[in-house]
Amino acid sequence: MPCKMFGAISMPPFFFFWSINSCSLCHLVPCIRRILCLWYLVITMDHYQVAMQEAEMRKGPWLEEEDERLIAAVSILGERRWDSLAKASGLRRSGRSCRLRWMNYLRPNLKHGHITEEEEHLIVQLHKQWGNRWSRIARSLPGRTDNEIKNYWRTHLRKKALILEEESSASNSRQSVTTTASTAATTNNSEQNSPLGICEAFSSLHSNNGDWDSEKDDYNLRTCGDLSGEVEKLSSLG
DNA sequence: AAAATATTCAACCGCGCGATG
DNA sequence: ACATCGCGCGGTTGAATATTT
Repeated sequence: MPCKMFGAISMPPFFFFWSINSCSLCHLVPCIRRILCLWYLVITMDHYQVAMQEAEMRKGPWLEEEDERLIAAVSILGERRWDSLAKASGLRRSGRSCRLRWMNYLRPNLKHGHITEEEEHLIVQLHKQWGNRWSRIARSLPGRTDNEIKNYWRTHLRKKALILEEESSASNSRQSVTTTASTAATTNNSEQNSPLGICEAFSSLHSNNGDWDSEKDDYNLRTCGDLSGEVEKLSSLG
């Protein structure tokens, strides 16, 4: 039996069960043969149905009708058990596909507009603080999804960050030539790598510097507060 | 105007983790 | 203790769109 079609279980051919007729277990043969053949048919039909369902699964962009159906399903069944929800709703989509569509597009209170400058500032700050932990960053931006922030970072901000990095490394190399002491260079590096240093550098590229300065201080305080909290937690753990 | 190239972003995929049986 | 399931996360893809040549 072709494994590709019927999943992981490799089945012997139907003929194998049918041919049991001529084996030495004579008095049991008719009964056993019937049971095995029946079992075979049930199992293969089950696998066949699963394979056909998977083959019929829809992928790609969602239609309006699918969205409406998903919204209705979630309103009845709630935001959980996505596989069951996908089946119950009659959508030819996987559970994870339904979840993704709901979380990133259909969920209420989502913002669908452009990322504002304030949001952009926050993303830069939080990315510096937490790195590529998009879901965590997204929790600080109400109405925005991790996917949206991730995409925005990759398309808009990563380039700026790279430019910043290049500029800072260039300025570092210039400074290391002019200053003789190596300690001076390390001081500068630590400044560049600190969240505040990056924010300052980013703000120099940004057109709206007025707002940025006030947020910068706020961010500095917030960051220190967060870190001190982490330190407290760690020290309490021993 | 058309082809080539770059950009955007919704959606998919693989992986890991926790809950459950 | 182990297998399975459901879910969330981050990385990647690819179609649609915009821009450049």
